[in-house]
Amino acid sequence: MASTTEENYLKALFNLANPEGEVNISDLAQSLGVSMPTANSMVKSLQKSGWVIYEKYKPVTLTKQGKKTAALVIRKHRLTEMFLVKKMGFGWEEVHEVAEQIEHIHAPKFFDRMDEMLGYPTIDPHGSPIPDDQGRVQTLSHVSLASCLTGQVVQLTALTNSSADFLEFLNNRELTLGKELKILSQEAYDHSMTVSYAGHPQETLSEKVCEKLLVRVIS
Amino acid sequence: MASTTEENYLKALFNLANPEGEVNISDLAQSLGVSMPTANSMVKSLQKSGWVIYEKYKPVTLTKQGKKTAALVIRKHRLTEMFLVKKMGFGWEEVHEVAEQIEHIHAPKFFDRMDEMLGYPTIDPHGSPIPDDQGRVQTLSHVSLASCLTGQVVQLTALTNSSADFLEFLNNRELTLGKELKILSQEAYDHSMTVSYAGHPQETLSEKVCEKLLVRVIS
DNA sequence: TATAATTGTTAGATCAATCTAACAAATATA
DNA sequence: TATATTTGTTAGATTGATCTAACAATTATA
Repeated sequence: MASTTEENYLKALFNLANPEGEVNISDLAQSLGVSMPTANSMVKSLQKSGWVIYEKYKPVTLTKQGKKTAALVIRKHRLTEMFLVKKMGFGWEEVHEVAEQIEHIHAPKFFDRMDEMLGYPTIDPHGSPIPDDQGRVQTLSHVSLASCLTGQVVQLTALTNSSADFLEFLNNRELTLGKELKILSQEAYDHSMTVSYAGHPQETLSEKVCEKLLVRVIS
Repeated sequence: MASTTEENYLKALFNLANPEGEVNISDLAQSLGVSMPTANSMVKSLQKSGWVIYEKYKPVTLTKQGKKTAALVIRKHRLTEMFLVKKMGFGWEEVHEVAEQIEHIHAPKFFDRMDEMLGYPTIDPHGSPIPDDQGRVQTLSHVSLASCLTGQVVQLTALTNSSADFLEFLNNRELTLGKELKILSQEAYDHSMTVSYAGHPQETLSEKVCEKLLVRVIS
């Protein structure tokens, strides 16, 4: 069974993987806030345990088993976030730190009960998919708001970033998941967008923000 | 801030303390499932951090700060047990292992919300007192069933042992907290007791069991 | 009280997870 | 292509938590 530290490495590898499933040691180290030698030696030990495939000077890839284990940790994280929001009255900006801890609890029944009480949700409070109990992850197709065009109507479906600061920013503008936004205009100079939605006839969003908002195009 | 390991040592010291607040190294080691040298060196390090008072060849005592920290971990444990039973449908025999893990989560709001949702309970599912948020513990006065006399009517209020096996034993006899028992007879030879209660006109309980059942004498 | 049993301590090793310093390989750039 | 930059590796140290073996102090018992 993976230690908490190992689980965190697997999770990071899962999240950082490029389309080929590869992760650089330096990105891994940075993402976990450890030095490169630390990441390097941990990767070697993960390899010995069969969680990753690794060769000197090559990027790291998760094995099938590593991917599944990572997905199951992410499942616990996202179920916990949903539980905190839906059943315990937390704001979506408050749940990450707690979920980072609870995701390492070993107690299947605890998470099964959460799942049941939540009605088997498929996405978390930030629109990210919740892997199923076999570690399978559905791929949701959404595009970033930044890539949409003036005149389009879109529905906010997920976020690429769930930092408390960003979520506070969205709270202040009542930008919650499910909201329908109409794109009024785009500024060619800085790529900012002006949108309207229920209760907000005009809000201007910077490029940085638009890139982090994932939407489904309605029309 | 105490590590998970340190918190477990503080908790053990709190629970093992005799009326003078003293604990032997060997009892501590046994209770935590570690060797005596391990407990010994950890006690030295807890002393350096101000959690305990300790002198060579003398028993260990918690400092005021150590006692408070221990009580607050126990608070998290017992609130969690109550939450699992009352809000998540766990049986009282299933909650200990999960609570042993969740008690080490650092997230005040998580436990505050549990407390609120539970209506600020003062005892856990096994009748043990839940320390308040300052680490103060109420002393409940109950006596063991073993010390009661034939003819008395008593109410089951707590247990001195909450092992899953014992709780299963009680489940099988519908012996839940709050139940009123009438002591029908006691066997002089083996100190077993025969009692009656709602739906159970006659149940014989061994001395071992009677000692672990804490009751309030009604008449 | 002398001896045996229990309890506690010291010394030294191990393992996981981390670090810094120094160096080597791969990649980018002039 | 030669050189500089980035990325990755090795070596060696550190810290927390654990162990066993050996020994010492305390307590119980014959």
